[in-house]
Amino acid sequence: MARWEPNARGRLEEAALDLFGERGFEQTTVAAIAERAGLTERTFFRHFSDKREVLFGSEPMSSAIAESVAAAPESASPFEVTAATIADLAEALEGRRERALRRRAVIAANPELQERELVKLAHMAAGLAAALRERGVPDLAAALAAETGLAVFRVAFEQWVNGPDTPGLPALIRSGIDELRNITAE
Amino acid sequence: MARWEPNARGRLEEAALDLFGERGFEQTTVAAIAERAGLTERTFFRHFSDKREVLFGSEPMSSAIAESVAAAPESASPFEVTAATIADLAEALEGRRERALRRRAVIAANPELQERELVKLAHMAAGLAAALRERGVPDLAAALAAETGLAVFRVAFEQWVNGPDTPGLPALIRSGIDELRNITAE
DNA sequence: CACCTGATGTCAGTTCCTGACATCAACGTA
DNA sequence: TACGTTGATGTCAGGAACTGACATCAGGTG
Repeated sequence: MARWEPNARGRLEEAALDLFGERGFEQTTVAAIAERAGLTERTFFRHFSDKREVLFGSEPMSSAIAESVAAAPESASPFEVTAATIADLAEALEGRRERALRRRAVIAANPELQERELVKLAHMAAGLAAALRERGVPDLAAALAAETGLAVFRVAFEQWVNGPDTPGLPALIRSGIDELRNITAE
Repeated sequence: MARWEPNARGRLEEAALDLFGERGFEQTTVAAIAERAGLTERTFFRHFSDKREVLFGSEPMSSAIAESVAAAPESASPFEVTAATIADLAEALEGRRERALRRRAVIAANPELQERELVKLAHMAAGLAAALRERGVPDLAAALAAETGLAVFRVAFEQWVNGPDTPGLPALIRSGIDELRNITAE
């Protein structure tokens, strides 16, 4: 018989999302999260480096980015690879719209959490740029393609969560890419 | 005779930048900053909402952005306006390269500070997008132009501080814009 | 069976940050 | 001049985030 209930980390994430939704982020103490998960505050900080991280800890985005970039055809231009990659990310999110919205609501209600989300997006951009360089794309082009690609992703994601009935996220990404091409061509 | 030494806020900023440079951000307590400035910890938090903000508190960027956008000719496209605006920002920074580098070094050494910097850049993007909408640019185009414009700014700024002898920031911005046009056209 | 490992608990302490209240020079006004 | 107001600062108490040091003890390993 196991000494402890299994999946402590998952229980902490669950408890945190629930409590943040009920009382808000600031009004929820780490002690309260740990208690609901049947653990102690000290154990919370062994699983997450800080209180915010419990909302961001399990994002497998990085590996997905590397795979998408590697899967793009040899002939694709850097920007085409970028467009295809963020379209793939969108595809992955499309399925879990409900959970994404719930998490989004918590984050939207608190500036500290928005701060952390920006960091995660910046890491995604850095990972994308690195994957592009891996393909032989020069530094400047890789950095610009990655940053602008993530910019399109951010804007499309905003439309997706805000609009009452938007087309799917992948479709929003595609129109964002098109619109960006129009804008920069002027 | 004044009751207190003047410019408490400025003294706090000065003391903080010095101490962060000497010992690092984490090893510097707010109490130590306040003491060097001849004030108390409580007074520090009356001037800055948190410890990080002392490095970001006096950025007059927002108003500069609005002015630049307003100054652009009626005929300019959204992306042209954006390009001109970030070029103006670059112009303003070009003069204070030394201080920008010092501040940059402190920020580069600490993830918490990088987090805050991303927030400031996001606010700049939001302000730029709002100024563009003010001109009648549609929502999506305004958001995309602003986000991609700031992306160019970030990338150029990185080159500027990293490269030992780069051309000026404005020149880097211009080549970034050109490169972006090339990339998206492919 | 003895030993080690690793996830958790316990406890004390530091630092960030906030609320409530006190102080007192400068200033305006009668 | 006297007197009340204002506003920047100080003082104090306390909550919550986070960390380091050490204890515990089921389960695997030799």
